[in-house]
Amino acid sequence: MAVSEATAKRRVTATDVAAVAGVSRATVGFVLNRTRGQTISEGTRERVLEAALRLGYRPNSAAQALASGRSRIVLFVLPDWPVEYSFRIYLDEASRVLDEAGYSLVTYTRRPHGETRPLWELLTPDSVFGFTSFSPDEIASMRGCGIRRIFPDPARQEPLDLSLAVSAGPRLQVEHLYEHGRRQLAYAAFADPLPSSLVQARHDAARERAHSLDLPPVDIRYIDYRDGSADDAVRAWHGAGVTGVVAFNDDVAAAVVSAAIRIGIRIPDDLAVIGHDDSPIATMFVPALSTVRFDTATLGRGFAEYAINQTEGRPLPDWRPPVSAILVRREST
Amino acid sequence: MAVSEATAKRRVTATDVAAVAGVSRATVGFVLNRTRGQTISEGTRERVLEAALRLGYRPNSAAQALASGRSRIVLFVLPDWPVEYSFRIYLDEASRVLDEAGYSLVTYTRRPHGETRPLWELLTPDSVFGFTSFSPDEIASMRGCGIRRIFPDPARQEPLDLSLAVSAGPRLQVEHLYEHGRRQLAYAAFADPLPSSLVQARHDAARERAHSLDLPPVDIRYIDYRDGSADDAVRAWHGAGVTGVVAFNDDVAAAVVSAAIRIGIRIPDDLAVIGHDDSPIATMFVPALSTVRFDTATLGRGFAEYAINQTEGRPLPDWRPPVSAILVRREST
DNA sequence: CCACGACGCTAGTACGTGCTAGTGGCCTGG
DNA sequence: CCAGGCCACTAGCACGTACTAGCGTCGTGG
Repeated sequence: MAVSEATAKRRVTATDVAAVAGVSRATVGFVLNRTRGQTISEGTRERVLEAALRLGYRPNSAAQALASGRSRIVLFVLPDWPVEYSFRIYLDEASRVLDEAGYSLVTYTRRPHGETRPLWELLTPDSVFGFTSFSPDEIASMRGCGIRRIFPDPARQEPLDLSLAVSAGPRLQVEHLYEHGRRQLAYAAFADPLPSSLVQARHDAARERAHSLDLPPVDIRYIDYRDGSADDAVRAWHGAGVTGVVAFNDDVAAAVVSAAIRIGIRIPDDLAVIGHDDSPIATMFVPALSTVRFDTATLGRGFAEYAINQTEGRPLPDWRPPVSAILVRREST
Repeated sequence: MAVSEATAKRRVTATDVAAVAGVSRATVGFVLNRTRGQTISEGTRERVLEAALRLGYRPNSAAQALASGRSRIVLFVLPDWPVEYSFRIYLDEASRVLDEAGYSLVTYTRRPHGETRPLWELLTPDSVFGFTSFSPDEIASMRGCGIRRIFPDPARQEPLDLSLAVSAGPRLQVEHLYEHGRRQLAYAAFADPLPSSLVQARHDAARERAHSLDLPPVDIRYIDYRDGSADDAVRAWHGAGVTGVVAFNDDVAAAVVSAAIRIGIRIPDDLAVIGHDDSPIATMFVPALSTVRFDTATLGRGFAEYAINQTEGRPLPDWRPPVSAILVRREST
């Protein structure tokens, strides 16, 4: 019921609280921050808390950040390709867990040729996490801002953050098509947002799994749902004897299935297509899309725990994301 | 080519730059901030800039915010329902324009029962924009943080920010179905993310347009693509003689069309369905979905300009968002 | 020759909080 | 009765930048 003293135009500071409570400013800080190793009598504590509540005191976060050197902000730099359905759940859950630990997760989409300083210079986050690795310039910029905790660690060679499972999905996709007797497979991705390292990583995983199953190479084709490239791709696959398509995500799968239907290629008899993520569209599509689902909420929680430990300087040595890919069988395979 | 002096562990401050350039700290500030009304000789200016560049100086944003009282951050509070495809384009464009004006747009999804302080307390943004109106508690919290510029203005009665066109889409949807001879219309929305005020606003707009065309009332039904509620809705509509469905967005339209196909109701002969947003799924779906498109990029730019003017304290008196809804005719109508 | 203004720069304070060093008072053990 | 320690609290510095007041110098007009 913070009854703010809206009469005063100046914002309420700890000094105001101290004056009202009849103590020094330091005491106010001790009480409100529950400073360990500092004993405060019950009476004083209550007077301070009461005064703070009555005045509607909110600490100035800029001053806190300046004085303490910590901002309690965790920055997550997103890739510039669109965030998928499942990734949003991932982020939501990660944000929730970080919130419980007293951190705020701020997401940031890189702006290649921005005028302003990148967001990490503006927020001075305690740590920065990236879905993909950072460029040397970006690393230098972060270091210059005093940001020490950067992940993926620029010192190591980790092109993609492990906190999102990459290979489990594609492996399962390939295995599923294999079990349905499909031997000639192809990989499909969108061309529009420039193919990212995630596309490459998933394709690599699919290719490797196919190789280990003694299947012929799984080539990748980039399609655009707006022009006729999906039609071209489906025709080319059909001509080359491809009977199974591994799609980067459900949207790509939908574009492939859609093109096949219009051309007259039967799904799944002539061509089996499997998506990735189990987004809403997979259920709604006609035919419904077989896909691979992740427990993204769990993954997000895993990332958050990882992030908290890293941010607080006690990294878990052998941390692995809790991976669990589940096959969702529907009509497209 | 900021060659940072990585040898020093301490972060580079303006004092370091001043020492290297052989001037006072104040002069460094004048040069780097291009302070108006302060003349600096060309030689000094160059020495300072050179020193700053060589040391890799990055101003401490927390200290800047503390000293200046401004953070150059614009916070956009998003509703807790998922951000749609078109809205992402809107945000991207808004972010770009704000960036050019030297502001960073940070988006924030409200966390109803969060442990940490809301993001506006952590960032002390120069202004906060909300898609929906704020609760009195939130307003109090923002005011307590010294945030003066809050939109929608709590003083006025604007439930929904005008910067995103609300009524033009639904009106066009209804008109389109009307032109195709559909007289008994229904409105469809998802039940899952709790129906928001945006759902209500669009439904209201559709209902009003139908009323002005002398059509019977347009009732709303909430469906879930995961259970059988879409089937139930389609059956109920069919029984009630509904021949046209106005969908909240393309996803909802897809769910309706999907249910209709599975039941055996012909699209568009028995039931015409029109979506909203022209998201990728509308093209890919079979049948392709008729929909309504917005020039969301222009709207985003409009919002950004509005936000910049408001933030810098020169509000445009009669500002209106640049609305332009376009009908996209496809197979579902 | 001097008053005066403009130029170019510096010293120093304010911003609000975290936190260390220190300071009385009280209690206890010898 | 006193030394010593703990309790409860305060004074004051540090954080790094923005910005005002002021100061010396130089040129110029009277």
